[in-house]
Amino acid sequence: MKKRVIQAIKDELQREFILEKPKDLSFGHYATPIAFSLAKELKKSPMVIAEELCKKFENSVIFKEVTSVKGYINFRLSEEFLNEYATFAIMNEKDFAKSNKNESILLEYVSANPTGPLHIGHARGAVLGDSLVRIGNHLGYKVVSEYYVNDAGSQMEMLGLSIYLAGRENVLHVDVEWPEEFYRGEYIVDLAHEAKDELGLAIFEDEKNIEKLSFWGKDKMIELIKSNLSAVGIEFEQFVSEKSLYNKWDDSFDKLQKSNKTYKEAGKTWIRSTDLGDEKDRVVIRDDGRPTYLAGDIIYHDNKYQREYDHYINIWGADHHGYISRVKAAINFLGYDEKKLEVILAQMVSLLKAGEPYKMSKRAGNFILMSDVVKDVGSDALRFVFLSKKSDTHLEFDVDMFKQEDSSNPIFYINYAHARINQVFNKSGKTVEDIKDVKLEDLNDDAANLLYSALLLPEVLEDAFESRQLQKVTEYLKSLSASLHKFYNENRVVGEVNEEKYLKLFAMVGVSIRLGLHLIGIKAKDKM
RNA sequence: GCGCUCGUAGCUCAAUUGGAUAGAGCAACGGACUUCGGAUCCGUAGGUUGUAGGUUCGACUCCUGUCGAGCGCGCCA
Repeated sequence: MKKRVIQAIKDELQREFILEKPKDLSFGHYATPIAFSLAKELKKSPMVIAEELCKKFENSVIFKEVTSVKGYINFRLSEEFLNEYATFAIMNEKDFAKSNKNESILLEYVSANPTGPLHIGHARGAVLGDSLVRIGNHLGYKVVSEYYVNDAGSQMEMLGLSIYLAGRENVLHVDVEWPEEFYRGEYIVDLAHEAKDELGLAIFEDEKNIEKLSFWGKDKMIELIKSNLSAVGIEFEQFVSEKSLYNKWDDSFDKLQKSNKTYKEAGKTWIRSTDLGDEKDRVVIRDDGRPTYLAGDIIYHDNKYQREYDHYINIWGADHHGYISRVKAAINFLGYDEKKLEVILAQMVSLLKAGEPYKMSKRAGNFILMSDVVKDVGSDALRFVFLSKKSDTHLEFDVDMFKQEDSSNPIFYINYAHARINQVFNKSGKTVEDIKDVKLEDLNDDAANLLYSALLLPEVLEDAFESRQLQKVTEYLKSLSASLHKFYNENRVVGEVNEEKYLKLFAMVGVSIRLGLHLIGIKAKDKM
């Protein structure tokens, strides 16, 4: 819809302009402040310019009315135009709001270490990433989701050791001492019992088995993480193992060296990341010859870029923000365009329960499992609330609030609007097929505004996706639902003169609510 | 100390990315049930956008200072 409006205006004005939505719908559907920027150039007042420009649209097909107010030019769409869009959307729900963005995107997210279950802090990035995948693909981008599995390094050893110790303590009932940095928490004890069943009791009797336990535990943890994710409707297309990449280190290192941005000092190999704004140069090979963690990320991003996507997105926890500049520097040194990589930071989440703050440490046993919250409040509410806030703001909420089934729970409010639409159709005894050809014309202001709101979904999705700010989608769904509830309270439908028109209007609202929810991973309810 | 992110109604958050009178929900108070579901709707109240400057036709948005909060500052991952 917006595209055709832009084209129509461009045809007349013959120049670039900003198109926005007026604060108040009574001004019109779209507006442009172009007269302000032309004022200097033409040495005339914005109001005069706006008046003149309005005249150009007198014979427009898609605009019913073009007016100037205080220098703004306001456009009102014609009913034929809006009706045409609504009819298409109702009859082709799956194709509504589709677009043809021809860009491939590799989206890496979650990538939590396979050393334990996902906790609530992971949920934010997970929900954001998955929704970006859904919306992006609907808009025609080719978005591929990927999980980077950190299955190398000392943490794997630590996992093996932790299971081993837990087994000695809880299965063999031997006294053990727990070093501070070991993984604790019940899942480790559960794992130890499982290991006993699958691998036999003897596994805990010899320290030589620790490595075996670590491999075994890693696979178990990946399974666990996958099931945590699937409980909120998330599935990854690809998993990439860090460990499996290390045999490519020589290739990546060769590329790095060609950049002349590496040097040796004190027996270590460094990259000159300060040349690209990093705080300090970084070691990539230790003096004992072992590559650092950064080396793993260098190989991984080399690997990503070799797969030749148009764009790369990483969603990281905000505590990794200091890492961005060194990775970008490395990508540049590998000979790639680091600007193709975009890092989205998901800020910390603080959970409250009865005013009591939870601390989210993975090592202490004191973290909140994502699966517990899902069990408690449901996937839909979790997804909706996490998407409702900009990802870069600190989010705080009380778990108890999710449990309420009234308008304080937005997902409930939206579902209710959707269910109402369904209910009205049931009462009328009519189907979508019966009303699809009705013309939406001579509508009162409330109906016309509701129709227009429902047709905004495509541009909301595009805007939200392109700015990576999915709270725009949840805001939109809340506001569309509010409009529906308001309209419902003020206008009767069944048995009235306008019944068929309003049914079609409701059907359109239903399409946008249903599709909007679907694209953030929530299934709309037909009945409460 | 340095860096990143943030600061908007009592609380949780929006604000078309520099545009028209800064908006929702919760909490408070007052209204609407001969009803297509009142799980809803309407109204009242609540603001010097942390603070001081600057940039311009125009600033919550951009720049500088300052105060406050969170995070980061291994050759851990």
